[in-house]
Amino acid sequence: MKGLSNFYRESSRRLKRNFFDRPTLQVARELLGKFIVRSYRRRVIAGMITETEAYKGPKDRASHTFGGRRTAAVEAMYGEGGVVYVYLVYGMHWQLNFSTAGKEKPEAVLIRGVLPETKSQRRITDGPGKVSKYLKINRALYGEDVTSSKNIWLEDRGVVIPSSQIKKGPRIGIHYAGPYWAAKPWRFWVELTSSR
DNA sequence: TGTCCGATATCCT
DNA sequence: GGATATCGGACAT
Repeated sequence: MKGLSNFYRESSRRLKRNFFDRPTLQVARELLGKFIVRSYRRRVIAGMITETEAYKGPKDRASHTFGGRRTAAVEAMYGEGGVVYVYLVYGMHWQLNFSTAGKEKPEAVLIRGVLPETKSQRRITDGPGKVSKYLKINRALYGEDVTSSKNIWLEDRGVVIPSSQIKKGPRIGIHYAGPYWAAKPWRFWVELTSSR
């Protein structure tokens, strides 16, 4: 029975559409401390989000939907809040994003860091490529809806990050977007006191 | 701390 | 056909 009660508790903590269908910067900020739960080959992998970045197309030159660009590859960004947007960079690194701000806005949040809950892997996966490696993220999850999926979802487990531990600054690796957009402080992260 | 570069899907020319 | 990418590991400095 313990297992069953756990199931219901987790279920009630799953983040819903109304969490994601809000302004992207707010979602990016509030995702810190939430848990990504991945069910993969009958195993559950989870981690607490420690770093995010906001991408606000079509205005944001760093966003894949800049200028209203709309191809099959970026279609997920035009989806409802909570739709998974993944893509491959540099030929080998999968990037995990969640669509935000509703269907009318092609915006998303990139997950750049998680803290694995597994003790043996208690280190920050400090980089979006590592996040995907840890959570087994790849093209198979494209378009998945985290508000209803059995493969991936998000949970609020009651972790509260003190605002004093939340930092923000420029996004990483978007020099191509030019100095104006590269300077936007749209990256958020949790400043952990131990082990950087 | 800095530089190098792998490996490939996608889009533009 | 060519350029580029929301990176990360390796190794030099």
